[in-house]
Amino acid sequence: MPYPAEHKRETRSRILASARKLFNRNGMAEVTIDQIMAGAGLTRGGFYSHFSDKEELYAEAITHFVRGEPPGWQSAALAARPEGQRLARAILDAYLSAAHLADVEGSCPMIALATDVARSSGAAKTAYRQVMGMMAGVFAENMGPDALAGNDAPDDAANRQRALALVALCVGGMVLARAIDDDAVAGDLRMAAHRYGVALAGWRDV
Amino acid sequence: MPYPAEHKRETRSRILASARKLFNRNGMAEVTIDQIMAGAGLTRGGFYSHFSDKEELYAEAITHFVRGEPPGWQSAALAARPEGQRLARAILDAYLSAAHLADVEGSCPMIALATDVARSSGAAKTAYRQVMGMMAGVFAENMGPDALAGNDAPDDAANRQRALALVALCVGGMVLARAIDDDAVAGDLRMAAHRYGVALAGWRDV
DNA sequence: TGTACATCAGTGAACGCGCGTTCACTGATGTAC
DNA sequence: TGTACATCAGTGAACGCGCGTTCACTGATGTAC
Repeated sequence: MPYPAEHKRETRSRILASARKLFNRNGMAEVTIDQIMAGAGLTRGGFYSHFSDKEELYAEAITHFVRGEPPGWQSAALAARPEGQRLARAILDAYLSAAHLADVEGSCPMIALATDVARSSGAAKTAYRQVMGMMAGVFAENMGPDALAGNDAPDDAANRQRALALVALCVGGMVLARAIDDDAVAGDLRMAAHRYGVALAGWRDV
Repeated sequence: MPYPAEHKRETRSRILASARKLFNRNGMAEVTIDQIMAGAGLTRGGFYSHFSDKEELYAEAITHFVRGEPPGWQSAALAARPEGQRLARAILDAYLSAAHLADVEGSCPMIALATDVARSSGAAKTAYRQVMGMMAGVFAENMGPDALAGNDAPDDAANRQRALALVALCVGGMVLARAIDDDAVAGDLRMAAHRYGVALAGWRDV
């Protein structure tokens, strides 16, 4: 075996990491294979010994995102390994942080690739649903009292519904903030989403 | 004058309407001038007697959206000409309706073009901010009591913040629902956003 | 009223660039002896 | 240990298609007389 087995895997990872950055910044349709390979320190032709075509890269790139490789916005939040409501609150705080808003390349793909995925199909959509499901799941399992419904002990179905609304608030706040070219308004959006997210989840004292 | 003055204006409008549909469905980067002109019943070359280049069309198309031409998701909601909280509530209902979720081509551009605009600049972003500002404005001026803060008469600043969170919830709910390939989950997202949107705005009795 | 004319919206062939993809080749590596 | 060899990751020139843009032309229209 001329090269160590992991050599190719590592190169493939580098290509995916480069693709992730470029996709987050420019969208999937606007990125060329040349750019991706250059970002990984390679040349055009080598692409096809790792992927059969560009379409396959799309699916792989999204799946790669799901596993959180390489670590993006969430790494700092999870460094202290919080659990329960503290974990959920830490995710919310990190998601709607100024750092995440600014870090386009390392962004959550639900934000940066939302409409690209909406227009695609197959593996990309499946992976997207998984990311959404994971985030909603963590939120749903760690809901606080429901101040809007005036319900201190909501059942699982109600918590799942509230978790979905919370994910929508997080993603919507960030998607809008990224699309607004007025830093003050973008910041207001992000902070409003955060404040009412915390309130909606009943985490004011967490 | 060989053609009536309005003839060219009407053709230009047809091109923009065709562009709107195609942009909403496929994103700005994935649409060709051929497709746009064919959608308007014209051929390639004529494009350049209406726009100097494709870039100019992007800006014009978004501006066209702002004016709500042609009427899209909001037309049914506003047919009865409601005012005050009824107007705001009608917009929320229409925005998070099953019909709006299904009507990709006639969709609000804040949903369909969110990430495209985030990656662009100039006129597109300015127009986007205007749409966002209009929606947030209507919401802010017609807020109900704030159940989360336990405040029956919130001030303008608090209402604006709540309106921004509400817009984020609306856009986020729809963006996510469009990206999810499970109709049940997409519907849950949309309805969760609607339910907690109504609650957040304090419009339960409107 | 009817005919010749000027205008200009729209046509469609042509051009050239960029990008996805292919392929013959290079050269770095581990293995056999 | 050193040399020849096999493998295969990566190279880069080449190909061809599609798309944005240009341009000489067509033909529909309103105007002049």
